[in-house]
Amino acid sequence: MEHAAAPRGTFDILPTQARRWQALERIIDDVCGRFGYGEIRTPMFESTDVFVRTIGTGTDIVDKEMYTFTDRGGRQLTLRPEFTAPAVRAVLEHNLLQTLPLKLYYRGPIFRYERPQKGRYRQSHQWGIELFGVAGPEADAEIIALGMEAIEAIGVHDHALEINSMGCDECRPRFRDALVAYLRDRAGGLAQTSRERLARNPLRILDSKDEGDRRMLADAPTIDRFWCAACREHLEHVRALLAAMGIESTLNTHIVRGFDYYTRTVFEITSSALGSQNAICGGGRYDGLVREMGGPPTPGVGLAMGMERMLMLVDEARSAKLDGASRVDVAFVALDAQDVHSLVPVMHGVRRRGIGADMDYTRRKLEKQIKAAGDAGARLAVIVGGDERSAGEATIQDLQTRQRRRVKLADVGDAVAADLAASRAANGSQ
RNA sequence: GUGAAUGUAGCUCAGCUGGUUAGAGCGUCGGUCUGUGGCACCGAAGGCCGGGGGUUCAAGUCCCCUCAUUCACCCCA
Repeated sequence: MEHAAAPRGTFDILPTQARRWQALERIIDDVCGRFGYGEIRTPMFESTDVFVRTIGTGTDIVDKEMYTFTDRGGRQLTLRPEFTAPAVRAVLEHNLLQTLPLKLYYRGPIFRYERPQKGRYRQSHQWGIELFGVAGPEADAEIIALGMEAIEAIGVHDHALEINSMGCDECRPRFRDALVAYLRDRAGGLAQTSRERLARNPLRILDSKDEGDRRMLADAPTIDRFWCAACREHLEHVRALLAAMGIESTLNTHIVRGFDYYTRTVFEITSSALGSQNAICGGGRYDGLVREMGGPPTPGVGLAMGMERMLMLVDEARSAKLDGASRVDVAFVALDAQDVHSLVPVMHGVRRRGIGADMDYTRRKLEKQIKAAGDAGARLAVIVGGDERSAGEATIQDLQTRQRRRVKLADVGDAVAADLAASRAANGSQ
């Protein structure tokens, strides 16, 4: 293997796969548009500070997963490991909070230095949404409903929504104290990493997968017993709105999420079809984040979804929803240099009409070109060779019915347009 | 960062306890068939057997290192 390979944890998206990505991107654009969200595009890197301050030290992302570098001007920069902090930065920089509510969506690559495995990469792709300025539960419910709609839209039904509340500044500290007190007495039985978290970030112990930890957590205090009345009512209201939209949710008091900025609602959408990395979507409410980043106190809710994992689910579901049709409808077949010369302008005219057209410039035998055209999914072949050459005509062959007809070279554009329209009408009415 | 498995043709994989010129299927290209495809038959191209080092008369095969992939831990999209 003499030539270079893509860096670890990254991959190339080749044309056949790229069509699936394009289809997914269209669905995302469509769903977000229908819900009234406008796209925002931010740089792929930011000042390191943007992430450290918001995501929080003590989280895995900040402590060991960031791609951080110093540029030639001595600036500390980081390839974005998530979208929410950059989105808030941009919102503040451009004063978008003047007009609330503000609804944004985004999609693109993110970067995390992790050991790759199924559904986990160093460069992966996410899309997500943020809703600023709505403190009420309607916002949480809409965010979740949009996420579920996107998953349904790609033809996946095997998924589950789990939801929890992290409480607020009033009730969360009380829970944390109770949890720490409970675990401190039993620290000896905790897994190594959990023991370290006890001091730095105790809530993260809740989603430990260590069996001993889980047994211990089964009897530990749970946050639902500490929620203040307002937090409890908020969560119940969110779930009621979801239920009214036909969306089932399961309470899971162990969901804590990987970022420090969440308040109240947190949720994950998982699928058993994904293997060990079973989360397809995660999100929640972050009412303190905007102010922490130097803006006016502004409530916010959002979610992010992994695009690779969405595509994996589509594969599992064997859905045809993302398999687009061929772009090339007409194959031009020229048998010698003179024929190429007379057909190139004709093909150009067809392409400018908005019809997909291509020509095999290798000048292979007629039968090879016809076969390749059929394999590529073309509906029509336009052929010029010896017979047609002298007559100034072309043969148009329907590659499905094999019917042929001769037309003047000047009429080829109108003829293929008409044939394609007729063919579409016939297929559409079946 | 930890553990395990796997790296042979474009793809999927054979290659037994080390033994001549490394194989198959699919795909590609060509021919049978000077101008009409999907079938059939015939043929060809394409491999420093992931990379490096070692053991041996001899390494795709055994050992070490390294890189990559996959799965799991961790964590999450």
